[in-house]
Amino acid sequence: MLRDMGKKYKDQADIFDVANAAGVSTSTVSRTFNHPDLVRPQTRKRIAEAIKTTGYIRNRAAQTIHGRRSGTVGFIVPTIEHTIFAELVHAFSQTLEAEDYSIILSSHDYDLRREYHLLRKLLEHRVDGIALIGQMHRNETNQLLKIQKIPVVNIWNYSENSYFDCIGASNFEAGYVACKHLLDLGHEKIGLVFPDHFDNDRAEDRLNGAKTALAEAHDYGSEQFVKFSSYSVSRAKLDCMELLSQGKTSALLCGNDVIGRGALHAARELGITIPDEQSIMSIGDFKGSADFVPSLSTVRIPSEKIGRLSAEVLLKRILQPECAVERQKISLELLPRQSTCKWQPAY
Amino acid sequence: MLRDMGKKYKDQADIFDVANAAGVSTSTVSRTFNHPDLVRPQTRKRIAEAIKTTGYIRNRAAQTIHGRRSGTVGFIVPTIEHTIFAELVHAFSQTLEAEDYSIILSSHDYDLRREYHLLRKLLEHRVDGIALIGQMHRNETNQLLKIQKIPVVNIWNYSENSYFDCIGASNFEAGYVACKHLLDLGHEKIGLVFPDHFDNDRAEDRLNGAKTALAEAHDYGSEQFVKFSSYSVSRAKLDCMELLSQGKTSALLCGNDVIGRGALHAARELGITIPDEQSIMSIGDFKGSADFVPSLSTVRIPSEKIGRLSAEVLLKRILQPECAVERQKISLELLPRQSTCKWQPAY
DNA sequence: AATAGTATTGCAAACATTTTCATTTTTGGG
DNA sequence: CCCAAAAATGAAAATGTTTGCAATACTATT
Repeated sequence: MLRDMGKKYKDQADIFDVANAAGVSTSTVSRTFNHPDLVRPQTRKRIAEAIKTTGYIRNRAAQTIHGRRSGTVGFIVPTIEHTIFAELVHAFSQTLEAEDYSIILSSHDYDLRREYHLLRKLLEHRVDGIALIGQMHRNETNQLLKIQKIPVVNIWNYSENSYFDCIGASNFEAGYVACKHLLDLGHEKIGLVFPDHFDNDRAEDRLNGAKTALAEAHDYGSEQFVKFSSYSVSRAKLDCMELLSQGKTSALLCGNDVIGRGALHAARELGITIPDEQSIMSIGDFKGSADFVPSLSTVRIPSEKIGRLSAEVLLKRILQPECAVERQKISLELLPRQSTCKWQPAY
Repeated sequence: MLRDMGKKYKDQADIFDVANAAGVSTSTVSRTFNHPDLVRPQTRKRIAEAIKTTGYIRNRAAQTIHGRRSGTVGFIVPTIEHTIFAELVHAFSQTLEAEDYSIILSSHDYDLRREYHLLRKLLEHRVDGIALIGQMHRNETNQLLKIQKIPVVNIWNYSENSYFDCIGASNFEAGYVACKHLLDLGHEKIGLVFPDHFDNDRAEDRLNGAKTALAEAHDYGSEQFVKFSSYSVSRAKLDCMELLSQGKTSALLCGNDVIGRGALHAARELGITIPDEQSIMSIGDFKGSADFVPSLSTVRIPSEKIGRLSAEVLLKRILQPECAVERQKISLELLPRQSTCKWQPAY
């Protein structure tokens, strides 16, 4: 049935225009997009031409309104400004873009109240799924997610009893392993330089892991010096210079690679030789940390892998909302490099 | 008018439910969202309560379908994996999120055909505006943007005759200034290490700027050694090591700070003293470059400022589509730091 | 050539809002 | 307390798709 011709001038072609041009009904046009196998190849081709000549661009909003998938996924991160999440977001996006999803990315700058508001905005857009960083969220956030019954994947921090799907490493373990590495090398006086963010369970877990390792070794006289810093090479460098120049430590354990880099710069600035005079240990293994001279010893948390897997898990849940909760604990890798070595006390 | 009660069970509250609960019509509820000044404060309050009790989340898709703003903005970047655009994206997002927009972020990995497809997908979502990096796009991309008459801002590369709004620096100038700095210091044999991406007018302009500076100095016997590298510290380090160990140059000019960092590591690895034996000059001034020891001399391109201004300009065009094309040339800043110094030939 | 079965297509009713226009309510001045 | 003007609200049409169901067009048997 041809459409009513009396309507006012339109600037944008719609599905009727395409149907007209191809001599079919709108249903058939719609089906070429959503169930191409139900349309005769010949017809499909005619429609494809009609789309070209009319310059039609389908309207996802009209599709979304129907309760069908919107083709978008929301991803809320603390920040994209820093390397740490950039790699993760990249891998996540690539995987989902390959499946024709678009990513709505928002960042809350480590403010969990903002996280809640961002979530609401994503829900207004009727995203097909949500990805969140970490297991720590406001109550209202978790409530909202549960009530909405929307597919959710919890990224970065593994938890064996998470309510939602969850892909990540144990940050506690990361802290533990990193610290253990220093202890095994014979270090006893260790400076802990960690981010001071509240609203950040990853850093907290790492610090607890490190402290646990230290506590276990306490009998052997290990000592800790905690210094809080921030997620910025400059600040970390200053804070590490302060700590290093006190001369109480033989090794620094840094909460992440950004701080680790700051520590390397700090030592260099002070003329302290790494690793002979001080060892520097870190957590993360961001791109480039291996290329420093000396290269940065660290515990690798494979962000690309986590990003890719998270996307795959979220995708699966979007397609099968009722399948069992999926949790994957991504394994860590201790990477001893040039910035750490055995501690030989100066007699 | 109360809604028909015979309808089937609904899981999600809609605007009717809110209207019912507040004892008003849907029109009034809709207006509280879109034109709050047209609704009596008292009524508004009642509706706000109804929204809370019903747990209503408005459906932007239904709003979008009406041709009103979708509340989303599309941002297409080459990549988010690297620092360079992370800072930019951050500033851009923050500015627009403050105005209640959501950002759909896509990356094409320096493939302009993919850029075109991503653009189409963004248009399917009826984004209110589009941000693109660089002035170099496929013909079909530019055509589509013009036909759609959608607000567009062209970020990062300034051009005085751009068709769309444009906020950025002159990358030609950046290359020129950086190279001139080395020439002014007396360097004559300069290694140029630049990314080898095609589909990247920023790097190309920078290289041309550098070459122009060199050509102007040609009478004084300046010589250039071009080496193409990639946007990765590791690769850049290897490439720089190769170039440096040939011993033909007294200075390296790096196409961006990532390559500059690779160069610093390379020199350290080879035991080459910076800046005494070789100067390293770069372009970009990413976060952290100042903290290296020696700190990296570079030409600052203020990415946060560019991100913020781009967002503001795009916002303005969304609200006033017909206003005059806005172009802003963001000024550069030469930052001589520790990695460059006067060249004294060894007699 | 008739039949049953399958593959394609069309009709029309959703979907959840926004907005124009008309109607009702409120306000302020006399 | 009345009236005109202004403010607030409602009814209903419109927005661009998708999809269940029904109708039609093919195909391969007999």
